[in-house]
Amino acid sequence: MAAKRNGEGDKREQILRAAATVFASKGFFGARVSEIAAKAKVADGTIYLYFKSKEEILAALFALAMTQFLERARGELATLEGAQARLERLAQFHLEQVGSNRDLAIVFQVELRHSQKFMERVSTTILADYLKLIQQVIGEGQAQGVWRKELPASTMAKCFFGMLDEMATNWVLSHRQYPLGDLAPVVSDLFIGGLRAR
Amino acid sequence: MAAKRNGEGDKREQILRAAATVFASKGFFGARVSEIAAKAKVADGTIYLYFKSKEEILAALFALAMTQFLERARGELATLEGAQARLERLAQFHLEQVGSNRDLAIVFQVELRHSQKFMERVSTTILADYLKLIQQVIGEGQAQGVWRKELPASTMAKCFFGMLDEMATNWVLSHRQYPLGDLAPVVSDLFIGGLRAR
Amino acid sequence: MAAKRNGEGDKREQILRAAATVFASKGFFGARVSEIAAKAKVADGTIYLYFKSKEEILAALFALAMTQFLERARGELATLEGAQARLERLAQFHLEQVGSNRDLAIVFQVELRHSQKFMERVSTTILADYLKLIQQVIGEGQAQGVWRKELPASTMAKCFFGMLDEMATNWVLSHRQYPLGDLAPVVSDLFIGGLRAR
Amino acid sequence: MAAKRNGEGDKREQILRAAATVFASKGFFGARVSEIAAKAKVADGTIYLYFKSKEEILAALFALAMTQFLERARGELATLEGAQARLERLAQFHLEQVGSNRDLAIVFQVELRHSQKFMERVSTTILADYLKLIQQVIGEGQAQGVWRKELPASTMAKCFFGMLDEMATNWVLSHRQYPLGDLAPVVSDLFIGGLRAR
DNA sequence: CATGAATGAGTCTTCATTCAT
DNA sequence: GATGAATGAAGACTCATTCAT
Repeated sequence: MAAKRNGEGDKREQILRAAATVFASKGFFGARVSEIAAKAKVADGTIYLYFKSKEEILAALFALAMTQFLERARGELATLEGAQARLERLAQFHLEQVGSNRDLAIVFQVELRHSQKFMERVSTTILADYLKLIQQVIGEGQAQGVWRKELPASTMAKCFFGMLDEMATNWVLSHRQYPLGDLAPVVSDLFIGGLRAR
Repeated sequence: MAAKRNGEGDKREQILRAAATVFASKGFFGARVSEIAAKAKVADGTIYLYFKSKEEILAALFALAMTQFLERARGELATLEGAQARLERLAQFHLEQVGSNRDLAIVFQVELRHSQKFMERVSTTILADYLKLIQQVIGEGQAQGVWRKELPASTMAKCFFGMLDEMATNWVLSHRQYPLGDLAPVVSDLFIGGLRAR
Repeated sequence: MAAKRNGEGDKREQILRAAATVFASKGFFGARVSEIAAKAKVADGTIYLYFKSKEEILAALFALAMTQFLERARGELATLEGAQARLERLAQFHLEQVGSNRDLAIVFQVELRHSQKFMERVSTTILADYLKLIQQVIGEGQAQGVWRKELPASTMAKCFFGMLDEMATNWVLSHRQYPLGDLAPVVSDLFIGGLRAR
Repeated sequence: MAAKRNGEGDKREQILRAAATVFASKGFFGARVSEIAAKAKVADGTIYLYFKSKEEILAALFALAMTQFLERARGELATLEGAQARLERLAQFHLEQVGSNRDLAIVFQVELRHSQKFMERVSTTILADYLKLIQQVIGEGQAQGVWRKELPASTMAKCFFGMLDEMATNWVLSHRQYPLGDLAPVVSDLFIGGLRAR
């Protein structure tokens, strides 16, 4: 009577998980919907009960992962005092997260950027929230008087993100398998302290 | 006098120019070879006399632009003294170049990243040279004792590139049309001086 | 007292009514079973408790409407004397019926004819009965000596039907909304009296 | 040198011929584009160099056949004197034409009517020209005073067409293979002389 | 009886690439 | 070298139908 509850409950999630793997290994355009379906153990048509199109799967994947990421990032910051500690934690968290799931990382660092249309969509939604979060932390430090106020916080936030993003992309494209999180202190240090010796 | 050979002879260039436009507006996967051919005013088949495949066109486009970019970047640096001046010039030049041809910028910031395979190819070739150039400049400053030595120059080079690249991507995706080059001093200043007030 | 059983019990009819509308507006191939189900306010699967297939719905629709039509046509004729009066009444009734339900008319004049297989099925069943009815009336007139006997009654019956059918099809396809029944006297007059002036 | 001129010159026609056969035997919706291609001995893709879509093939088939039909019908009438002779010839020609190519006949009598949208397209184009031609002949007879003027020529033209069309449809659906043209005199006689004995 | 989530077979169409001229 | 007509492989998506509940 309580039968058939084995793998369902979330076909949608099964599909997303499968999609992450397939997108990562084949790329968005190289990925076949039927392959995603097979890997998710559902019929091809079932995909379309949960997603309007192949593109929507990618979008949903992004939205889901990014939402979780942001949520957890906020959680991480909640327990910390001080702008510097928080920025350092952000770098650590960002790189650890990306480094914790290579498939998803590939999707995020490479596949998600496959078209201007898609990138715009990405930039203007949750990514924008993430940038705002960084900017907030920077703003905090500025307010506390420990960080420079001459430069616009929004541009600096983008710079910080750019550094992390480049580390992530390099890691994804590199064949050596170093722990991505290890770079976090370097990035924080450089970003906060600057290049100049003193 | 090697007269009037322009227009012909340069079919290869015509094709590349056309490709830049089409890739920029439609994306790599959205671009049709026949559209590139039409815009270049050659027959579809002619494309294949100059390029092995559609993907090769993109690769060639990248190689050409990147080679020119590197060459000119080196030229820019040649006349300058001092690591800081050179790094600042690099930032300026990078952003000005990207900002000077929106089509090419779209191709570089978005389309070129459409697949892991392609990005790897990109990273390990000319992009690597560019990073080396940055790294060199940083190394110089380190040798001169004006810049910190605790952090690895290669990672810092990537961070610098990451900042510039993020500025460029933001500009491409933004609909406001600010002059991208204006951000160069901000980036240099932040990168060199760091976030910390002193 | 066999009370209130309307609304339920008549799922079959609900479905047929819904099907008439959907077939009429989308065509047989354009119609979606799920749309018929939605319009009939039953689940998709329920359709298959009443009909074996989508095609069977169309067949049933035809059978039902045609049976009612024939029955009523026979009723109309029952009260009349004289072949001419009966033939005139037939024309009037045919066109009025078609003209009274545009959805059903579209189904009959257009959708029902979507395939040879289906048309054969239609022709050899109830439509054949209708032609026989016409033929009977013509045979009557021939027996009474008022109508020509040189021409075969069956062919003439088809000609009569062809005229009416063409009027009906024209009306369905026309966007002007004239009362179709008004054409009945013209058709009867022409069919009986012929084109020739006398 | 004069090679490869074997079957080409008209791939378009090859395709149309193949389409007529396939549409006739499978119906429009049952017909597979790849089957048409195979029968026309061209690649699937080649179809789309000549026609925008499967539907366009049907439309083209209709347009071609109907244009030829009309042209020849006009030719037939050109040599004749007298409205009656011309009307009789029209009936003869119509039925002979339909009867001369069963595949095309099936397409015309059945498949072409598969959707309201398509039928409207058919009715308002060349079919309208054909009706006008019939109407003209009838108008002639009216002007000559040999035919009744009380009834509108346009309605009578439709009636005439309706008779012929019904004969054609019956023939297509019938499995007996009588010569369709033999019915022409019956139809003409009935249409002109009417049902009434005199 | 009724449901509606799941199925998966089935096909039109696109487009990079080739090759006879 | 140049052409562009022809190729044909390949795949996203739809939807009639089923069946476990």
